[in-house]
Amino acid sequence: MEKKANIIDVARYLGVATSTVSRALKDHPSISAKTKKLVFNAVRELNYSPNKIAANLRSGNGTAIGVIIPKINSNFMSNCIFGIENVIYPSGYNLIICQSTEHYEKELSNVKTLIDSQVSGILISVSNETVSTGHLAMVKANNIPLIMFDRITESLQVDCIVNDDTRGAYEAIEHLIEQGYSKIALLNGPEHIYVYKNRYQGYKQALASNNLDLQPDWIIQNINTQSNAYQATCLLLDSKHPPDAIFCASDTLALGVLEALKQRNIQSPEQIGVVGYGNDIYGDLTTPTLTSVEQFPQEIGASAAQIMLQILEDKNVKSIPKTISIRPRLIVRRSSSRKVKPSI
Amino acid sequence: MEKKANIIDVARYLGVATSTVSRALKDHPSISAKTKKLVFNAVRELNYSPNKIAANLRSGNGTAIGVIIPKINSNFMSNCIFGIENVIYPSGYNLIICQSTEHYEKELSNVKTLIDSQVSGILISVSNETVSTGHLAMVKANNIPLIMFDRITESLQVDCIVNDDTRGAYEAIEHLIEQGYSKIALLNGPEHIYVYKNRYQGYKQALASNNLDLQPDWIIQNINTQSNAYQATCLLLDSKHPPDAIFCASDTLALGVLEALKQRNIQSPEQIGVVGYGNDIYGDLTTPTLTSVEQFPQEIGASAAQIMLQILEDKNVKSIPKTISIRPRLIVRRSSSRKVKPSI
DNA sequence: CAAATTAACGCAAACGATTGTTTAAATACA
DNA sequence: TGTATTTAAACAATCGTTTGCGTTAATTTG
Repeated sequence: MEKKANIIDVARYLGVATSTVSRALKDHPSISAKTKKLVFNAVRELNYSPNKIAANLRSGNGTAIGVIIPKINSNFMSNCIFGIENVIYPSGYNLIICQSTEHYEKELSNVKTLIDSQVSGILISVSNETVSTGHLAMVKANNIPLIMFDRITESLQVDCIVNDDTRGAYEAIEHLIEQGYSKIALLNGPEHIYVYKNRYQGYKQALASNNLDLQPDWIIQNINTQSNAYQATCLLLDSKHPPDAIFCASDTLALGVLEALKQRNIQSPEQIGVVGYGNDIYGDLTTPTLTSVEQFPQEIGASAAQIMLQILEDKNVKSIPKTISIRPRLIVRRSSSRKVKPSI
Repeated sequence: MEKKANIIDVARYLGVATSTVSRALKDHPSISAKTKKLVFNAVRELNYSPNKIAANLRSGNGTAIGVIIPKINSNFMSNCIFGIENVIYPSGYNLIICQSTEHYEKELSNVKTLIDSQVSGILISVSNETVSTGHLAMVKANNIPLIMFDRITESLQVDCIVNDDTRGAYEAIEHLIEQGYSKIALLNGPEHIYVYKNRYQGYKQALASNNLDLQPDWIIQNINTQSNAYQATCLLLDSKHPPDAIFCASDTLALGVLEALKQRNIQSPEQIGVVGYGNDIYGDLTTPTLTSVEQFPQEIGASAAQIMLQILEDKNVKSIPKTISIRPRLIVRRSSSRKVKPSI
């Protein structure tokens, strides 16, 4: 196994200086066309390709973009990464991916690693545990562009890509009302989490806009598993004034609802309407198929990546941080379609 | 924004040589305990952390491990990555992830990028298009350890982690036979793909072991979408001798089968047994819930990563390439349970 | 007690590129 | 023809570490 050729080898091969080779390869104006051609031939001849590490060290321009996410193995996140990769790849950067596994300590460690690895920028979706933002400030202090997507912290002035959760919830509720439901319950996740807070807002706003009273008994917070949702649904159904529809702040919760309904032989959508959020599970596999709010994770990832590339292009330009809100779309399926029966 | 401290800063701060700092930080024996303590204090004081890029350039030891996969946004692959990350992270390496998007050209480009980025090793699951292996030979030629997982090419002598697809299919068929089905059809993917070839083998072997004749009419190859599976199922059902069970080489195909059965009001498992492969979709959401072969993607990723770390630890040891086969497990659900009705 | 060993650290050359500054050759202009 | 200007390429410093080797002082050995 021979050693890989370096820039010195090709310079020697041609009898020129390394600087000439370097400049020829990046189409520098002060190298003649003739020399460039020679260089390119020699490069092919010797099978040379530049060592990114060395280039990075000297130039200071990193060759990688870091991504920190809680866990990669969810439909939503893996699709975000998919979107990110599609945008980043053509630019020549490569992606370094870290998982915080929802732990602040690991997220902190991830940040340090990425800084030490001289990444050009960092895209992050913060862990549930993350409240302090010192580690993110550290990123900015190192002059590394930072962009947050999906899970953001509001206390930091950076570019953000988020879902318009308020709107998504709002439209889900409006849809239920249109379908003739009026006693609409909410199964929400932990309210301190950004997305659930917003979905709660949308729920409230939609009720208000439609002159429906907000029934505290129908609002159940802090549900985060399917079985909790199952239990909560049972409580709702057993209450004195049971709702006629249940809006779930995640699809997982909706599964718990469907489970409870099935067990009690309560028909959906006829007796109870159900809407999930995230379109995260295979919503058309359930019986009834599950209406849910689609979040476009690929677009979210792609937008985040695009903004990053833009920032990296004109590094000096200091624009004010903006927040881009991706508009979700309600996917109506059977579980909420009381008026017009869809063909499925 | 002040500049990040480098090793020279901390050396100067202490009035020692950079070599002393460097050696102290890696616990080199020829540095006294007292000096080490001083160095560590200074490091904390100046908030120093070593520049991985520079270290890499000098030592030749890369700090990253590359992963190339077709697409990240599938249940299977994202779980593989999850497993890989969990193992790699504690070792201090970081993960560079590339997608081939099932294109050979991009896979080639990914390989080049990773080599230029001086990765310490590469884990790959090849694209469907990949037949030539010149790019992988290039990896070996650069003395970079290579490990293939899930999607492998058989012509190359490298460590592999694969599913025992033959066994998975075998057990699925045996299960169907146990349940009293005897006319078992196969809906298979493109036979030239490694996994489908093996699943076909398992199917044949299981029939043979149980003295069942192989009926060519019941073997339908080259099905790769749900709708194709739907059509194929219709043909099977309309034939003179329809099967009483259908084994699908992927869950997607199984969905097409269930769709066809539902439309014709044919009961599963009573009239037709159905088994999928991969446990890739939410198999307990369908009606009936879908029996499928679970593949343990996290374990596959983790195994691949572990072997890589092992190789990187004792680089000189040249062991012969081994293939590790992960044993899949049949998850029995309703769609194939004719004898004993499960509680679901 | 001189010689040999050891412990602890400094010196300076790499690693492979990039880039500001010079230099030499070629062209332009008067 | 001689000087100014442009063009093309060489020179050499530099990025932040690591590491082979040399040096010094302290310790051990015969």
